[in-house]
Amino acid sequence: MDIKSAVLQLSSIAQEARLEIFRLLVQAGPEGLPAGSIGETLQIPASTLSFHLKELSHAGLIHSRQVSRFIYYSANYEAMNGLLAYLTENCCAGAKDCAPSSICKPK
Amino acid sequence: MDIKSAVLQLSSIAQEARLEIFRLLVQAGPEGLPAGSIGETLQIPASTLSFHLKELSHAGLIHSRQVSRFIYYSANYEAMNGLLAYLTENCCAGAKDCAPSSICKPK
DNA sequence: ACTGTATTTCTATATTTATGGAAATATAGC
DNA sequence: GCTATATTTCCATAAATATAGAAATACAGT
Repeated sequence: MDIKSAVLQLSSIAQEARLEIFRLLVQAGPEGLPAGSIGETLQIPASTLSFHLKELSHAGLIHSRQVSRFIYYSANYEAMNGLLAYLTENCCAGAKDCAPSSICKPK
Repeated sequence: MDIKSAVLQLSSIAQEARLEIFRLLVQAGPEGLPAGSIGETLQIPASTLSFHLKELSHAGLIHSRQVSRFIYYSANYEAMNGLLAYLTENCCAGAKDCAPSSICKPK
C-alpha cells in the first residue's frame, strides 16, 4: 500500500459520522445493512448519509450491492486489514515484537 | 478509547505531510528528531511544519522535548498502539482470530 | 404506465483545514 | 546585552470537507 491510499482510507474514517457508519457495518457482519437502515440507526439525513457512504466506498473500505430496491452496504474487512497492516508496519518500523501482518479477519 | 479520541488521532495522520512526519519519527526511534531536521528531510516550510506538529501533538501521537536550542519530536508508540487496538477491536467486533490487543512496541 | 419507496445527485452554504511569509519568541554562545 | 539560530505564532488566503433540502433517478408491485 502506498501512502496516498493510506491517507485516503484514513481520511474516510477520520470523521465521526463515517467511523460510526463503519463500526455499525462491521458489527452487522458480511451481509451488511441497507442505506436507509444505517441512516435510521444513526439519525443521519439521506443525502448526508449518501455523501459519507460514497467517501467510504471511494476509499474502498466498504462495498455495496443492490438487493431489490435496497442497496446493502458492508464492511470490506480485507481493506481494513490492509490499512491496519500498513499502520502496524509504519508504527513498528525498526521495532521488534510486531504483530503479524494479518490482523483481522471477517467472521 | 472513545470515538472522538479515535477520530482526533485518525485525523492527525489522515494527511500526507503528517503521515510522512509520523513515519519519519517512527523510523527515527525513541530519541526522535529536531523540528528543523524533519522540515529539511521532508522539505516543509517551518511554519507549515509547526502547524502539522501541533496537530500531531494535540492528538497525542507525538511527544516533544527541548534539548538546548532544539525541540525534539518523537513518536508516541503507546498512543499509536492504542489507536491500532481500537481499530482492531472495531474491525474485528464479533469476528474470530483477532490480533492481541498489544500490537506494537517501541524498540 | 402509475404509485410508492429507496437512494443518489444537484446545489448552496457553512465550516474546517492547509499553506507559507512575516513577525515574535526562545535559547545559547560570545 | 548582542547576535545567530530554532521554532512558534500571527495573519491572510486558498482549498477541501460537511451538511441537508430539493429534485432526479432507480426499482418493484399493481
